[in-house]
Amino acid sequence: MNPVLAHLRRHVTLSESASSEFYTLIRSIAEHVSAGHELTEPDEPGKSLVLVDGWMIREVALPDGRRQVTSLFIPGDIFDLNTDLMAECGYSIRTITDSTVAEISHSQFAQLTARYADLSKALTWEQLEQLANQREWLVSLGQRSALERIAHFFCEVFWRLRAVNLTQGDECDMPLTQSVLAELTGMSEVHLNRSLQQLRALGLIELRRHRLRIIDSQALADCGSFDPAYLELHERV
Amino acid sequence: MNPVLAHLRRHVTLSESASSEFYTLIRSIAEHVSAGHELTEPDEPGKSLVLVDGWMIREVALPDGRRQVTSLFIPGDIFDLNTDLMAECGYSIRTITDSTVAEISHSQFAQLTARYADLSKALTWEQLEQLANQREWLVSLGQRSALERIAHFFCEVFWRLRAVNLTQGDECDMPLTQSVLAELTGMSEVHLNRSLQQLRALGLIELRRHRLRIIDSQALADCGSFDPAYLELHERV
DNA sequence: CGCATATTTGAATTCTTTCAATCAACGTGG
DNA sequence: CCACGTTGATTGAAAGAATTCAAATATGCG
Repeated sequence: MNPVLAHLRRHVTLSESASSEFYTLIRSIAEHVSAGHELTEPDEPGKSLVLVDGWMIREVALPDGRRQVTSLFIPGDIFDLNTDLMAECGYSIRTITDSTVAEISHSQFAQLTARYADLSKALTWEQLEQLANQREWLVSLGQRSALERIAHFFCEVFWRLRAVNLTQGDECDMPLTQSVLAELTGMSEVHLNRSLQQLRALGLIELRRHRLRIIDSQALADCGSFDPAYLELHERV
Repeated sequence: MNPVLAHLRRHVTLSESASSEFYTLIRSIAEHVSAGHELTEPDEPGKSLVLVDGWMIREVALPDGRRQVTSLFIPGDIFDLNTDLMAECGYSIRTITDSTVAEISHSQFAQLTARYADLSKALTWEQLEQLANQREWLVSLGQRSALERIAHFFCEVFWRLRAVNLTQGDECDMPLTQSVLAELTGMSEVHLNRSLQQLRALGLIELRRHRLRIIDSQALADCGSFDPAYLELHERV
């Protein structure tokens, strides 16, 4: 199944009609964007996006040039709902790899969710999950050491990729450069490099040519105190 | 005007009927909770809350005891919409001061927003603003130094308090202990203390007896590279 | 007044950044 | 197909930032 629907169906059973109408709309709008391209700039309105294929990031720049990546998006992610209402968004959305993205307006979403309650619910879960994700990221930056942050990050990405069938055994793509990984985990490029080597030396991962292999997933999770609960929200009974 | 309505009206003009019905509901449900009390625990469902009076925080605990405060709530804040759908939330909500809080269920909100489009819109903005806030916090933790983080934090709080008329000239309450401030800004208590002293030595703030005075607001904003844009979202024309 | 909590201090250690340079990988044009 | 240039990855050494531990001081509350 394609990542977008696989993603939405993790929490909610989507009716055939809702799925197909949503997916048909996405496919009709989706456009290709090549790697390293900015879809949104800080002083522009935000865009509600559905990432059909590829990797993208959200990044915020400080006046002195420092930058922090605040979100990573992988195929299937639906994000920035409603942000097209804002006059300026304060961040950039940038493609990491060649990508296929659909931009959907607030009103288009409103029309769909008005007709399909299950889709509406799925989008609500999507938002809850992204909030939980942001929280966990905050905990990483605030409390975890450099090594722990990277370990945690790799666990999270692998887990998310697996949920949309983009892992192969204990491996997955990792198209992020060390420079981006550094901005993501809030550390210098040099220190990131050294921490990566430490993870390798500990026998937890293998990483080369933009390909990640998790050698000891339990040890990696322990290292980053990774608990997938925040990625697997459950409905209250 | 009371903080709840003042807060909602920053972005949207609320009709008299929507305001009064919402506020009457809130008041009828609101309960007093004394300082240092936990409203929500990590393994419980979340609660959608309206903070009528008092200060509260959201905090996440790591298995080894480290804790990160991921949100600060002041009077007027409406937060955790829809989180009552989740079986467990992964964080605690704790009162800092004696507070008055209303817990509103997903369905209660749904009924109100179905009848009042302006209220629905106001809540959407509320969510967008909190997302922007979380992003800015992430940037702080990831990129700013200890001194910058505190400076930025004080700017943010003062700005938010002023929006709901809870500042007096260049002063405001600051009921957070240094221990909480440390968990908030992701640094050790000792280092927080030293950074605070540095801010005082620079002549930027005065802080004693849980009362904050901003002596040089421009310098403080510069120090923390604080740009209030993320707190003052504008509607797209 | 006295206990409990909160703040402040010093000194040593550990973590992280910075700067500057080298090495490796990758794509392009000749 | 290989030289070359560009970008990404790695290394060393030194400086700087932040944490830890342990103790002292101050503050608030009953």
